[in-house]
Amino acid sequence: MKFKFIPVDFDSFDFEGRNYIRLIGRTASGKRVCVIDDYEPNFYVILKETGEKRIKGIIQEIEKIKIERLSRVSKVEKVKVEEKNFLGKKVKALRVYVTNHKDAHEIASKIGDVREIEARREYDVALITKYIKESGVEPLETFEVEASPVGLDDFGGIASSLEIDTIVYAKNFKKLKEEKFSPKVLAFDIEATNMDASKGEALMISLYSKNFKKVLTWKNPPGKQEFVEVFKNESEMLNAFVKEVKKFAPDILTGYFSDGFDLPFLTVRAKKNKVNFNLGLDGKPPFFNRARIPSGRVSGIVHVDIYRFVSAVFSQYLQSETLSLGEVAGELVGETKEDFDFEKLSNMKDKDWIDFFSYNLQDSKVTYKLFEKIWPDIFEFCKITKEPLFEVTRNRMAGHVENFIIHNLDRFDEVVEKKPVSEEIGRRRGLGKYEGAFVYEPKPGLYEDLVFFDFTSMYASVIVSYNLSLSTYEGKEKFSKKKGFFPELLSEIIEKRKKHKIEYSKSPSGMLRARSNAYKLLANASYGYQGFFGARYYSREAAAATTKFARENIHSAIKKIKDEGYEIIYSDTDSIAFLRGNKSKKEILKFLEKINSKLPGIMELDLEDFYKRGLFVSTRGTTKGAKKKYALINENGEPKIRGFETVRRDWCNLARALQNKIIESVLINGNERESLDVLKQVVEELKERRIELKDLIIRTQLRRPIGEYVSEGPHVVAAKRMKKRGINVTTGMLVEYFVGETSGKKSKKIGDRVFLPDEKAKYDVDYYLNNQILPAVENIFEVFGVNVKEMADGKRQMSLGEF
DNA sequence: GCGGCGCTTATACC
DNA sequence: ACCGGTATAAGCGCCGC
Repeated sequence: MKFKFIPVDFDSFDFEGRNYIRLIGRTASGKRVCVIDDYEPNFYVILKETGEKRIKGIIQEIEKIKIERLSRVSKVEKVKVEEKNFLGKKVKALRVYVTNHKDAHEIASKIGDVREIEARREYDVALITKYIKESGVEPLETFEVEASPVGLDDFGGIASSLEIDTIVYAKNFKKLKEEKFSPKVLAFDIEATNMDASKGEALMISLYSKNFKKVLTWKNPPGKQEFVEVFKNESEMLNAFVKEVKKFAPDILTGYFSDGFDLPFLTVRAKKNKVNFNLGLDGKPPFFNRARIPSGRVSGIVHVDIYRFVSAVFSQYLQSETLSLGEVAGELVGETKEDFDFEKLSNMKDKDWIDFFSYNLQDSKVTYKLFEKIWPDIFEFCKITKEPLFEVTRNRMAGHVENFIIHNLDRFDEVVEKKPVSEEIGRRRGLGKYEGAFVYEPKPGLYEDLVFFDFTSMYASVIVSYNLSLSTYEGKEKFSKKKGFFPELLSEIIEKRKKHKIEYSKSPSGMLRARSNAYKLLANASYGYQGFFGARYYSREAAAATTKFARENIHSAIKKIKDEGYEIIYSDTDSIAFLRGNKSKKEILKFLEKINSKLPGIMELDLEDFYKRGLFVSTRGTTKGAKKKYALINENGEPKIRGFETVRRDWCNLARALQNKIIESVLINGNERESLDVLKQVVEELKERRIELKDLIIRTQLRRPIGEYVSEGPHVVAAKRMKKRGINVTTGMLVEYFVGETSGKKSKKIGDRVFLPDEKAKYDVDYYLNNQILPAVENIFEVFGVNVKEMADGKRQMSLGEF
C-alpha cells in the first residue's frame, strides 16, 4: 500500500534485541496511523593514518565484539570503511553497525585504546536523532510511504498492544513538497486542593479545543454549567479524563507548566486511587524522565508543556515580568485568566464551585489560544532543527543550535563530535571567564538629537566573517582561512533569516514571521553556544575571539564616527550612540554607507533610529556615567527606557511608576520642572499614607532553596515566613513583601521589618522615601543640578508643605 | 554601638 | 547544567574601633 503520511511522534522499541522505529502521524485524510521502520544502529571509529592491512586487522578485532545481557545479545553486525571528515579534517572511519543502539557505547568502549584509533563517535547521539539523520524521515514533513500491513503476531504482537487502528511496516519513504500540518490539539488544566500530590487531591480537570469544552469534576453544586460533568469521586474523574483524551484522539495534549504540575499530579493521584492511568497509546501511564526538569511523555500523543517552550525560546524577548500563564497569555494573545480567590478553597459555597469551574475552563481555553499562537514557532523550530515535537518543546537554545548542526553535518561528511562528560564539563567550567563586550562610559546629561547605529547580529556575523569555530582553530589564537562547517551553517542561518524577513515584510503571515524569527534566534544563540561548557562544539578560543573581533569592530566604528566630527555619547557591545549635530539625516545615512563599504566579511552596521532626546545618569554616589542605564525618545514620541528601576521588577510599583513618569516628562519637555511637582505630590501622598499598600509591595524571585542562602535578604525572610505559614515555597517563585514599622527600636536590618502583603502593619514611610522613591529619582534630578535628597532632608526638618 | 566595606544576590543590557 | 560576559545596586554581615 501507498499513502501520504506526516510523522508527528517518534519512538523506538526493541524486538528480538533489535531497534525499530515507531512513527505515529496522520495521513492526508487525517487518519491516525502507526508506521514501523527499521533502523540499523551504528557508530564511528575514526582512524589515524594507517595501512590497509592494519585496518583489516582492526576490523577483524571489532567484528568479534559481543555483549551478552539477560534481555539480549548485542554484537557487531558489520563494519564499513568510509571516507569522512572529523572537525574539518579528512579521515578514514570505520562505521560499526551493532545489534542495539543501547549497547553502542559499551561496544565502542570495548574496542579499546588501539594506537591507530583516533576517536570513537556518535554512540552518544540519541537513537531517534540518528534515525532521522540517516533515514531522512523528518518530523512534520510529508512523505509518500510504501508499506505492508502488520499482522497480529508481528513484532511481538505490537498490533494488539497499541491502541491504533492502522499499523504498517514501512518499505520506503519519499519526501513530498508539502508544508502545512494542522495538528489536533487538546488543552487541559487541573485544579487541586494542594500543590503537592501527596497532600491534596484533584478537584477538576478542564479540557478545551476547537468546538470542545468540558470540565470533569466530582463536586456537584446545583446550577452548574452545561460543560461540567460530575463523577462519583476523584477516581472516577480520572478514569473519565483518560476516556475523554482517548476519544478525542489528539496529536498534541498541551498544558501550561504541565510537566511540572498537572501531568505528574494526575499521575500520582491515579496511582493513589489505583486508577489505570493509561493515557498512552501503548496502554501505559505518562513517563517522566530523570532530567533536572522532568518531562512527561505520553506514548503516541505529544505532550507539549507550553511553559517549557516559552521559557527556553521566548522569555528574554517578552515584556512579561513573570512567565505565569496569565501574564504570558496577556502579552501574546491578549486573552486573560479569570479571577478566583484561592483562600475560599477551605470553605466553598455552591456559587464558588461554579466560579471555580469557569475559572478552570478559562485556563484551558487560554492555554489552547496560547498554543495556537506559538504553534507556528514550534512548527518552524521542528522543521529547522529536524527534531521531533516533544524534544523541540523541551530543548533550550543551546540544544536547538546543536541539533541544527547535527542534522546538517552530512553535507560536510562530518562525524558528530561527542558530548562532554562530567570531567570535561568540570574542566571547561574551571577555565573561568574570558573578556567580553566593550561598554562606553557615558557622560551624564540630557542630550538632543541622537543617532543610534548598531551591528546586525554582531556576534554571529563576526563568527562568519572571521571563521571562528572549534574545527577552524589552528592554535595560538589563529583560525584557518578554509571555511568551517559551523561558520558556514551560521552564514546560511543569517542568509535565511534575511530572506524570510524580506518575504514576511512583503506578505506577512504567522508562518513567515515564525520562520524568520526562528533563524534569528538560532543566529543570536550561536555565539553563546560556542562558549557553553555543555556544547559538543565548545570552543572557548572561538568564543573569546568572537568578543575580541567584536570589540575591534566597535572601537574602529567609534573612531570613524568620532573622526568625522561627531560626539560619541554611548556604546554597548554592538551599538553606538552619537549626536547628530548639524548634519541632516541624509548625510548620516550616507556616512553609514561609507562605513559599511569598508567593513570586513558580512559585518553590517545599521541605523537603529534617530532620537529626539536621550537621558544618561550617573551611578549612585559618583559623578561617573552609569552604563546600561538610559532613556530615549524617538521622533514619534516613543520612549525607550533601559536599565532604570522602571524596568526592574524588584522595585515597588510606586517607585517604578514615579520614575517612569519623571523620565517621560523630562524626555518630552527637555527639563525637570514639571517632574519636580510630580515628585512633590508623591512624597506628600506617601507621608500622609495615602499610597495604597499594593503599590509598595516589593517582588523578588527566590532563586534557590531557602537553606542555601549565605546572606539572608528581605525576600528570604519573607519566604521563610511564608513557609512557616504552610505556603508552598518553591525555587523560582516571586516572593512579595513590604517594609513596615515594628514596635521597639528600629532595626538596621530591613529583613527585621519585612511583612507579607496580608499582614497587619503600617508601612514604613521613611523606608519607602529613602530606599525606594528618592534613589529612583535622585540621579535624574542630579542631571539638572537639583539635589532632591537635600530637599527631602531639609523638608523633614521643616514642614511638610514646603517640599 | 556604629560606620565602612566586601560580599552576596537579583536583575538588567546586549 | 541546559547560551555568553558586563554592569548596577541593595542589603547583609563582618571587621575594626
